[in-house]
Parts: sequence; structure tokens; C-alpha cells
Amino acid sequence: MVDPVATPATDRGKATRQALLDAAESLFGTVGYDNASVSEITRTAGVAQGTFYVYFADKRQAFSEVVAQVNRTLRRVATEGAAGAPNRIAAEAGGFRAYFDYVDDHPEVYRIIRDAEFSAPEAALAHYEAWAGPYAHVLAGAQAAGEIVDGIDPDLLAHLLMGVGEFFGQRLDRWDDTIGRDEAIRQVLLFVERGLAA
Amino acid sequence: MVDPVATPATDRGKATRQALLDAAESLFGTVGYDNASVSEITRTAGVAQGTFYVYFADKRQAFSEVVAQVNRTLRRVATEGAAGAPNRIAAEAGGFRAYFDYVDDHPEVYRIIRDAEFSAPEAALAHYEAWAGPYAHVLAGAQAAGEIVDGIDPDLLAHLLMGVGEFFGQRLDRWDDTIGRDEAIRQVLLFVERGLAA
Amino acid sequence: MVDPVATPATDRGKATRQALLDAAESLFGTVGYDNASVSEITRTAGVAQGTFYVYFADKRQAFSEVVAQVNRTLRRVATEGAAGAPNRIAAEAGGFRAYFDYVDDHPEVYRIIRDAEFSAPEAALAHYEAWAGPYAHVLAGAQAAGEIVDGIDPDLLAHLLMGVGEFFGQRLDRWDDTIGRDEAIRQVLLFVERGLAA
Amino acid sequence: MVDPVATPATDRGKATRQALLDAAESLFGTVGYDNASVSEITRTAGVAQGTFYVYFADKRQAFSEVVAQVNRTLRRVATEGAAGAPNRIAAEAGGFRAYFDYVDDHPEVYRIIRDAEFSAPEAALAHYEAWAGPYAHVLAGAQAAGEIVDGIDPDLLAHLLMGVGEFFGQRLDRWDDTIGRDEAIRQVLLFVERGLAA
DNA sequence: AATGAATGAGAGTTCATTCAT
DNA sequence: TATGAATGAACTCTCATTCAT
Repeated sequence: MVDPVATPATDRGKATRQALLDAAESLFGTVGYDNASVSEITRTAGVAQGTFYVYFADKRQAFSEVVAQVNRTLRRVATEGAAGAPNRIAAEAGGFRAYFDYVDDHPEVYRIIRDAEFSAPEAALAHYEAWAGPYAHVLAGAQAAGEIVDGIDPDLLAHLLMGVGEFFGQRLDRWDDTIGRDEAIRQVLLFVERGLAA
Repeated sequence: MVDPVATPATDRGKATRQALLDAAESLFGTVGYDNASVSEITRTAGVAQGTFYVYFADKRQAFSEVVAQVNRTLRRVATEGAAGAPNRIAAEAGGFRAYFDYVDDHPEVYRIIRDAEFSAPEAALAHYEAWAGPYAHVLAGAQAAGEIVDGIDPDLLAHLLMGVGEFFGQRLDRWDDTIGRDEAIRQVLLFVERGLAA
Repeated sequence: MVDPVATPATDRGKATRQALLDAAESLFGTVGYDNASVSEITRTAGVAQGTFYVYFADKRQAFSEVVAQVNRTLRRVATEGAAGAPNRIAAEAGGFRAYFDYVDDHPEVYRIIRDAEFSAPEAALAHYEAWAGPYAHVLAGAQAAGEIVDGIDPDLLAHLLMGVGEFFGQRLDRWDDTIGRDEAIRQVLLFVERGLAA
Repeated sequence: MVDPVATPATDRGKATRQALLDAAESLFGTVGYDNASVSEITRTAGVAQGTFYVYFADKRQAFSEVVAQVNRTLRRVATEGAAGAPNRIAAEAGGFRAYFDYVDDHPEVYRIIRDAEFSAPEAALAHYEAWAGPYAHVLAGAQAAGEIVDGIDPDLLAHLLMGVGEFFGQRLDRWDDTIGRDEAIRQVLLFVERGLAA
């Protein structure tokens, strides 16, 4: 057995590992965890099948890493979208818009997050915790400052907002032919702001 | 060759078909569509492998039927929970509570609905349409009656509420050790009511 | 997963299973447990690869059954060779000769027994127990009757004789060019008889 | 390309080669030739995979060297145990005891010897020849001196004794709970002495 | 002398599906 | 209506070996 989970020592190794991770993200996002085969991942990455196991102990470990990678990206997007807002409500609006824009261009992320819930629960948990923790903290601060509604647990509030984001992120195109995507976002934010208002 | 999607003519046939459907629902809900094997379904149902193909053209078709079955159950639960309420807001509260109680006892339904989104999209679509259509209609009525907020598209509102239900249905036990499940539901409903209020 | 370890219900199934078992015995005996591949077994048996797993849970289970089959054959050979002898010493001589003749024609049995020791220890244990138990019993009787040496534990004696049989069974051809096979057997038996003599 | 069977020129090289050999002996003895992987050997030895092929042409060559190493050790043990005995019978007893003691502490040697029979026949042959040659010579001397039985070919006698040693070496613990290990050895030697006696 | 990245063939096993009975 | 035998492609993973550095 080749030493698994090898951390690449050379640049060549680092490049190969990242190529594998990128191919994996693309395939996991497209066809799902169960239907993404290691051999298709390696073919996409342009390496031999065995190379996969030089860098990952198994398919699941690679998947967990992909989930973590997606999580980092998504949080960065939302955080950057919220930056510079005058208050929490405005920050939420900015974060949601940036998030919706991103997932619109990267619909694969949903399949990855959803599959994680069952195929790599610990990675999914980490994803939600990593997100909810800081989120709840900032919401608690806004409650203390009287900026938003006070009678709701900040952790629950954080999940409420993540849930709305996740659900709509996948479905915004539903209103393309009726009220339009922008108006749909506006209305979602309207609902959220009413729920949040101090 | 026997018609592969035979509608059972005899009682015995009907019973076999239903046994297969029940076994399938249980397995799809437990291990997911991809990991549920036909042979485990037939073993659970207590019939031979070949029998599966007497009643279903393939695994996907059986899955679609399971999704439809789940959809009917879920809608019935929510509708019954909402029945008899004096107004829309109260009806929503009743529907949500009944729904949360049900999924608490039947966590498998989530895996089925989620898997459907990717493994049997047409069934998932049917699920959401069958739910959203009547839901939006009733919400539009409430808007016309001035019972709830008016500036939001009723179809979008219906999805908003379905999304909240789906997201929290899966996570209510998260607050078991903090604010408690009942209080969590209360707070979710509080948020929803604030968003909905006329 | 197909119901493993299926006991064939039809004649066709019985024949297939036996064909698989025969092919397995031949290959395990020729190239050893580790080097006998399931795909070569099925090719030899003239069935598809998947068919193997209709009848055996895995390669090891098939191997265990082969070991048991070999064990039965070997004991039968030795027992029949010993039958009708006037006393224990003569019976041992007859048993040994029959055994040596058999393994001369079936050298594969050694590889199977030896591999079992490490690759299917429980089957190897069963092999030696099934052999040693009755063997020790008959030797104890001979000791009680004063036919053979008395100061040695019958179970140990049984193993001593099995060991001699196993070791020489594999090496008799070594003396083909010196004293000759028959004379070698005669001398081995001479040694054994001196050890056993009352 | 470096000579694939390089004899190490430096001390560092010598140490690396020996570390590989020791790791190989340990693994071959534990899991067997087929299941010992080169990469696990190198990991155990603490060197990179490629290093293995600096010192050995392939896995088999390393195995052959391990067999030779084991052979030397075993013969030394038996010879030392027999040294200083007043006659051949006593020498055999001493040799057997020393041998049994050694293999009791090093059960891996059996797996190596057994695997050699099939995986590196030439090494196994060398093992038995290296042992049987001098052994037969010494036995022939004892026969000429009238110390032991005369009608049995010394080479065959040597194999008989090696066979008894090998078979019991592996099984002495079987009698731990009945007659005890020491008594078992005594009885085995009793049988051997009766067979050998002049 | 030693490394570590890479290979690709081949292993055991699973499974949706077909079909003769 | 139901069976159970059979299929074969596909899967995940392992491993002895090569080679540039």
C-alpha cells in the first residue's frame, strides 16, 4: 500500500494533486458523488488511475476535501458581498446578492453540498458549522445593537438565513419568465428584511 | 414477454407490487437512490429478483412512484394540519407544526426528496409543482383578502414557505439541547409570521 | 447485493455451483489461493464472473469449501486403505500407502492444505481436527489393546503420523533416483513401526 | 541506470540494505509473500519506495535472500543445540529442543519456509539441501558407528527428522492445556528415539 | 545513494437487467 | 404471477515496477 494522503513534496506533485481535486469538484458537482467514478476523475485530470490513490486514501476523502474547498469559496463570496454595509440588514442584502450571483454561475456547488449530507456527513457538518458559527455571532451583535429582531436565537436565525439562501440559490431561474430574477431576489430580500427588522 | 409495467390484475399481484413499493421507499429513504439495490429491495419485500421487473420497467420508475407516494403523504399531512384555522397565518402555523411532527418520525422522506432532485428530476419537479400550485393559489386568496403581505409573488411565497419547512424539518433536533425543539418551532414560526404579516 | 451463499434450487444451479467448485479446486491447487483469481476460476468453469458471487459470498468462502472437500477425500482414501487390516500397525501401513498413492496423483492437495493454514485458518483447523479426532480415538483403542506403544498421548501420536504423511507425501519423488519410491515408503513405514511398536 | 542489485559500497548503503531485509523478513513472516507489498516493506524500513529497487531486482529476489537468512539462523540454532552431546541420539534431542525453543519465539519462520516452497522453489530447495546434506552425513556416521538404526537411508532419515521438527514446531502449543509443552516435546523425542535406536 | 511521482494492469466485488421456466 | 439462474460491464482499490531528479 502506497502511503496514502501523501502531501506532495514537489511542485509537480502539488500540481497533480490540485488537478485531481479540480477534476473531482467538477465531476462530483455534475453527476454526484455516487456517479462520479475515480477513473473518470483521473481521465479528466489527465493522469493514470493509480495516481488518484497516491494523493487520496479513497474517493470519500477526496470528496471531503472538495466539500471543504467549496465551503471556503462560498463563505468568502458571501462575506465579501456583505462587506462595507452600513448595517446588518444591508449587509444581509449584499451577502445574499453576491451569493446568488455566484451560485448562478456555479450550480454544481449544490449537488456537492447536498451529497455531502449523506455521503460525507462529517464534511457537511463542518460546512454548516463553519458557516453558522461566525454568522450567529455577527447576528447576536446586531441584536445587541438593536439593529434586528431580538426574540429569536441567533444560531437559529443563522440557519434560517442559510436555508433561504440554499433553497433559492437553486431555484431563482424559476421566475425568469414571470417576475424575473432580479425582482425575485428583491422579494426574497423583502421577506427576509421583514422577518429580521428590529 | 410480460408487459414490464403490468398493472396487477389479481389481489396477490396488487399485494406484491405494494410490498415492493414499501420496501423501495424504506431503502431509498435509508441509503439513497444510488445505494439501494434492486436485489435488496426484493429481498426486503420477500420476493425473487425477477419479480421486480414484472411491476417496474426499471429502478428509476419504482423510485418515481415512491416519490409520488411520499409527495401525497406530505401534502396530506400539511393540509390536515392547516385545516380549520381561522386565517392564513394560523393555517400556516398549523400546517408547519403537523409537517414538522411527521418528518420527525419519518426522516427518510428527506433523502427521497433530495435524491429525486437529481436522480428523477421529473418526479421532483412534479413534487414541487403539485405542492406549490395549490399553495400559491391559497396564498393569493389570502393576499386578496388582506390577510397577508401583498407585495410578494404568491408562487415565490409558496416556495419560500416550502423551503423553510424542508430546511428546518431536517434540523430541528439541533436545538434540542439549547432552546428546545418547541421553542425552535415557535421562533421559526415567529419569523415566518413577521414576514407574512399584512 | 445478490443473496449470497445461495443453495441452488435447480439442477442447473447445482451443476454450475459444482463446476465452480471444481475449477476452484484445480486453480487453488495449482497456483495457490492468492494467485488464483476469481475471473480465472469462472473462465475455467465456463461461466460469467458474476456467477461466482451467486454461489459464494467471496473468494475465501469458496476456498473454505474446497478445503473441506479435499479433507473429506483425503480421509476417505486413508480410511479405505486401512480397512481390513489385522492390527493397528498393519492398518497404518495400509493407510499410508493408499494416501501416498493418492497424493502422488493429486499433488495439488498440498498447496490447498498449506494455503489454508494462513488464508483460511478456520478451515485448516477443521481439517486437522476432523482428521485427528477419530485418528486419536482409534490409536487410544490400540494402546488399550496393547497393540502399540503406550507412553505417548494418542492425540500427539495422531499428529505425529499426520505430519509424517504430509511431509513425505510431498517429497517421495526425491528418492526416485536413489533408493526408489517404493523402498522410500518401506523405510518411512519401518521408522513409523519402530516408533509405534508396543 | 544503477545496477539493480547493487552491493552497497558505503556503510550507509549497507545499513539501508539490511533495514530492507529485516523489514522484509518481518512482513513476509507475518502476512506471507503474496500479501507483503514492497511499499509496506519500504515504509517499515523507513525508506522511499524506489530505494527497494536499488538493492533488489524485484520482490522475489528479496524473498530469496530472506529465506537464505532464515535458513542460516535455523541451522545455527539446531547445530548449537546439538553440540557437545555424547552420542547422536542425545545430539538429536538437544538439537530438537533448541530448535523448538527458537521457533516458539519466532513463529514467522514457518510462513517464510512454507511460502518459499511455492513462491521461490529454488530458495526452498536450497534450504532443505543445505540442511539435509550435512545432516545426512552426520547420520551416516552415526550409523557406521552403530549408534543408530542402520536399515534406513540417511538422506531419508534426515528428511524424516526435519519433517518432524517442522510439523511440531508449529503445533506445540496445541498441548499446552493437556499434557503440557515440555511433556509433548518429551514424547515426540521418545518416538523419534525409538525410531532411531540402533 | 536515495527519492517520490507516476504508471497501468489487474484484483475482488456489485448490480441492474434478461430470460427460460 | 413468480422464480432464480445467469450475465457482463463497471466499480473501487492495490501493487510491482520505472524513472527523472
